Amino acid sequence: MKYNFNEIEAKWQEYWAKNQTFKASNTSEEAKYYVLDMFPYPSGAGLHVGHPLGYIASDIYARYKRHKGFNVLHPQGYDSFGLPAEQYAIQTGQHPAVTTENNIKRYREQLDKIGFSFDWSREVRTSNPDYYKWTQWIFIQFFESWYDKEQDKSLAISELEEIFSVEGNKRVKAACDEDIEEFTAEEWSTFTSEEKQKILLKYRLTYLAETEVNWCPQLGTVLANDEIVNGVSERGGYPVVRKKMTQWSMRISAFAERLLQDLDKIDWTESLKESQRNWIGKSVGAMVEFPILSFPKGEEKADSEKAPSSGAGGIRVFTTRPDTIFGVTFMTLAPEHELVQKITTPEQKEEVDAYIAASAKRSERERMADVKTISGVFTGAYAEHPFTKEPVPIWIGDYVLAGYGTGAVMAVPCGDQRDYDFAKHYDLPINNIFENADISEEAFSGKEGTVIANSDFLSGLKYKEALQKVILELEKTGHGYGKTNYRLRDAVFSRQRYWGEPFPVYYVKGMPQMISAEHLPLTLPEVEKYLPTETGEPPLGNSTEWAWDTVNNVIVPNQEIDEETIFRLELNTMPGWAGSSWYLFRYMDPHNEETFVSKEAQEYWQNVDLYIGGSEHATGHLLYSRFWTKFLKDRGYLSVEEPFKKLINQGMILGTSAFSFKLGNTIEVYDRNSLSFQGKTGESKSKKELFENVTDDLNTVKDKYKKAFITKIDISDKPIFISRKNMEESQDEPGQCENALSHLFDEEIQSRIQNKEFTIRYHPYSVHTDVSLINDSNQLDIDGFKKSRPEYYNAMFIGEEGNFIDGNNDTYIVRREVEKMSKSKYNVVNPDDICENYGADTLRMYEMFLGPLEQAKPWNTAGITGVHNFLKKLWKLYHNGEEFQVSEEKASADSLKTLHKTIKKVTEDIENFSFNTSVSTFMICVNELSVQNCNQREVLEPLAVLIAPYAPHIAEELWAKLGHSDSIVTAEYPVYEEKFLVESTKNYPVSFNGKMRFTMELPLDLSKEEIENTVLADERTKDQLSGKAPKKVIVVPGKIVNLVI
RNA sequence: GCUCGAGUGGCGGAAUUGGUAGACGCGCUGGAUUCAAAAUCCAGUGACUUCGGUCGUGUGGGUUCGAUUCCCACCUCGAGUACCA
Repeated sequence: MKYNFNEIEAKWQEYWAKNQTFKASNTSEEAKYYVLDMFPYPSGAGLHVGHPLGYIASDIYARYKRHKGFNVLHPQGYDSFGLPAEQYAIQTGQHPAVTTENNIKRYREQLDKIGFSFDWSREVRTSNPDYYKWTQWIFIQFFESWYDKEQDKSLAISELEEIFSVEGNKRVKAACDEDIEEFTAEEWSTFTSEEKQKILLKYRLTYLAETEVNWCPQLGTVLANDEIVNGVSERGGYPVVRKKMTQWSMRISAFAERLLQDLDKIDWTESLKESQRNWIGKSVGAMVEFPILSFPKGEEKADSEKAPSSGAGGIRVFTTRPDTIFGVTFMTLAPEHELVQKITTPEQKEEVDAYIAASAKRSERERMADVKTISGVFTGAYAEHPFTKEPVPIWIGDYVLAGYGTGAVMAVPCGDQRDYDFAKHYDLPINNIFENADISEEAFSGKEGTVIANSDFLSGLKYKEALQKVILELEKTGHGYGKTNYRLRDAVFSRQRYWGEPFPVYYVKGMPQMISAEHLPLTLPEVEKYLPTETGEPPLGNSTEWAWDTVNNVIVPNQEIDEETIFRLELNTMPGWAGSSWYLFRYMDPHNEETFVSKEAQEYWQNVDLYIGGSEHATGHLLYSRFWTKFLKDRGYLSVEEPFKKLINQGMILGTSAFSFKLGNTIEVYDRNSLSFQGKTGESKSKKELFENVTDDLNTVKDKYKKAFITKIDISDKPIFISRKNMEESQDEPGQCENALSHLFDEEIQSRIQNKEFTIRYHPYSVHTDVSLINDSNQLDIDGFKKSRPEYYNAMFIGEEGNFIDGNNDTYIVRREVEKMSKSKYNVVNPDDICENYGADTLRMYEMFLGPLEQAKPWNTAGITGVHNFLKKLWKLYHNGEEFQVSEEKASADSLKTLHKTIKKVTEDIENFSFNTSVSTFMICVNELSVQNCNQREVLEPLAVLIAPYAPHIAEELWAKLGHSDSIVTAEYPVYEEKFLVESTKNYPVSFNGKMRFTMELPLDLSKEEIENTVLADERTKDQLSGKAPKKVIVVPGKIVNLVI
């Protein structure tokens, strides 16, 4: 009977859906296990073979845990708010909800075809009002909270009001805005409610503040730091500029230390923890204040001419090296620093203003790209050194960032390379304060063991001692104090977009008010256009019904706004990471209308035991999610401190893009290996030879491939990139196809493409090149092939690397590039095609077989036949020709040994997430059982269970044929028994000077001496020794024998 | 620049409390079967070789009876991060 995978898979997928096989219960006596995938954003492009990799791994683990008797929660859902659907809406006018719905449908179809054991009854969608109701609710909780640094915990804002009314704010140690003035309880009681609200806002864990944000004009929105890559937006690659705007922010910085410390408690990869550590960026040092001198000593001028001195009393700097304070020879402020205007002397004003204007014009990106150019201006002002009381000149320079620390540095050129370069460039003094350090060429940055010199009371002290002493001294004299600084900034939480969660906020006299929780969700209004309004308001400003009636608690038309009972609602929406920060908890209790997750459900499921997803979320989702979990724990809504106990990053599956070049000159060589046609003989050359022979041309082509492509491509004869089907306009990024290719063409061709004179098409790599390229006279016949199989002809050029000569003696060179799979690169392989041609079980096992889960690896459809053949072989074990047949007799010792060896290895592999090696183990097992002609139930039944997590469809089918009426999912996992593997002999490798020469089969119960004697008595040993006595004989029983000559 | 990770056949990759390097699969070669192909099955497949062997896990050293595995130095590639004071 044939292995009819299409039929089997459809049958069991239907069975699982109908019987709700994977529905998890919240009340169970069994131990729980929570396996979660990062839920996908449902893009218009659908899934490619790279997406399911992590899902397959987690699915195998979930199914394995079920066999092991765990109550497994393995849900799936959609992160369905986001930019692409909105961009598409802007371009086409289609409502994002509609496209999102369609995309989800398509995703679901694709996912179902792969046979995942998701509990779909728990599906969540972040864009669903039933879901974002709770996202809004959590936002309100943030608003109603403040952070007490003494308890290191978030508390209710009402407790803070309580404290204020009793003792004012003097003793409150809160994570809050820095510009808060002290007040007493009496003063608090005299404040108007408005003034109180204003003050409280500075303490809330989500707050409204004018902050400098990353503004992306093309996307029309602000972006968080982790949404910017290399100074451009992660999505779309548009420039980002700094801009001051009033925005909602989340006070994540309050949690910096906990987020850092708790990394030690979770089982994540070291590299991921490391990137979070870098992102949090803790540095320990001191805050030092340098008083401002209006003018240097001895240059006193009349009062009227004095530069205004700063009200703040001085320049505050943060430094990690306060021990080098005697090496300070100047100070540098960021051009944006607020003191700059106040301290600049009239003589320097013009120059300073010009510099500020110039650096403001430079985009973030330019500033980053241009690290080497040293620039700065003297302000004319001086500060006073806190210890020497010497005047220190104050400069401004754009190597100092406004956003880090205080936006000012004390420059120690002898110890910091940037200060050193700056000092050299502007001819500022460099004082050496290190013993035995050469600073003639560069700064000295040593720490441990360094001895400080020329530094008054610090001289002669080592780095660590000096550090302690100087901080003590600073605190004593009131010039500074020890301080820990974090790079982690508060997260901007507003987006000027339509397709996101609306804030449950309305404004009364400019002060934000929360809509009370019982009136949630505040649903997204309809708008005519998804673009910003003409006055520059976010898209929600286009809605004519976006006002809040505080009497009836309903949304009402804007014209009813009276600022008495009816107020304007917030126009911003929440960022993409809002919904994804807490979704793991919603799966535990997805239909609860009373709360975001019930206490019972959360306490049963706790948190995620195993989380699988991409490492690109290292500093975004994974950090925010930890932040929200800690917050909700503080406020008593959760019992766990961390969302994800163990995390695995699956590596990316890379696609292959190819470039073809047609050259005018002829290269008389082709590589038949690279064309996977078979049968006829042809000239065969190794890749190495091939590359050697065409070195010159290749180098030319590689260096100038764009040019070669442009000059040689014959566009009238159809473009090189051709497909079986027309390029579908990508829903995410229309026009993407042309854009992606445009750099390959010259202007004339580009314009012709734009005029639609040519259609550019693409082809996925997954075509089977099963047609011969060789004609009857044993010649490479590209023209003939092209005519008979145009679709394969082009696929060949896209998919295969090599050199080709056609009938006109024109040579084509095809080179591949391995890169991220993406629709815009035309290198996408669709899992549906694989399921159609080979089956889901083959796809699942092949993806696992490709290599270690965490490693990036290129996709190559060619290798899939190996796995497919393995499944056919497995099927054959249970069949005798056409008939299903298993024997009830006892299995042979060999077969039992094979089985138990497999149980042992596969179980170990699953526990270690080494899925690639377990697939080989299955192959070895089936190969051995085939040779043994094993068809006993005693072996084949446990084998079916063993493989069920990997290839669930075939396992179910075989399980049913074995006579079971219930699903294999309920079957117990086979138990490994040592007794079947006990060996009596060992095939010892016998080495001479560490080199293995031959092997000897010896009983395992021999003593060391017996082994040694037997080996020495052997003829082959005597040959090796050629009469001499060995200097030494090493015998490791059960392992090896080594003789030293 | 800094941090982390990795370098093994034609390819994807196995093997590390130090103990037979290259499991398993792809590709390739030869054979069986076939009118022919596909599919399937069998055998072979690291390099060199005077068929005795010799060399071989990025490079150069070291420790050891024995090193892909441990130590030192270097090279290359990948990922993250970047004027962080």
